[in-house]
Amino acid sequence: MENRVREYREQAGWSQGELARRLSVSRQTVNAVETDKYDPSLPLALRMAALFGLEVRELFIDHWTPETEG
Amino acid sequence: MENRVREYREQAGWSQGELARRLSVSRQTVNAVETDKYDPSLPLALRMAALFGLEVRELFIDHWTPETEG
DNA sequence: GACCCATGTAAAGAGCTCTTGACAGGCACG
DNA sequence: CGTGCCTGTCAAGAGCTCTTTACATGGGTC
Repeated sequence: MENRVREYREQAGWSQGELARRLSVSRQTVNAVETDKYDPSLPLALRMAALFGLEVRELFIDHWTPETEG
Repeated sequence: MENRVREYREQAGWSQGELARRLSVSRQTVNAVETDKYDPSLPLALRMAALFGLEVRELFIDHWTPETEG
């Protein structure tokens, strides 16, 4: 799952630690999301999007297509 | 975390099983989300919102305020 | 009653999300 | 060199997400 967290964090001029503080999560969590170790939980993704003034789908891009059959 | 999945699913006229099929998850997963057993993962939340033509924040409402103190 | 569909729930298990604590390398500064 | 900040990573552990299988209930229909 593609994400633009680093891009918007740097635009805001924040370090990973500073962003983590604003989201009330650990620095490792921010780092893991930025380095694609795993996707954030839904509540964390919502907070991130809110913090950057974005829609969740603008910050996290899911490449998925429904089963065309059914 | 508040969510309006049931509301929009019924508006669409789908059963839990039908929605699950369209999302490629199990019926139990849809049921668990609707009955607040747990929040869906971020990719699943994005697919749900896309399927209903909504923003994620319209389907899942997070009541959270940043630590006002820093 | 027998059948089908929709919903709710449970239990076991695999894999994911997040935590704390720790260690490393890079860059800037005095 | 020593200090401080930023980033990347690892490991152990707690708790969450989702799966499959299964069972129970209620509604509608024949």
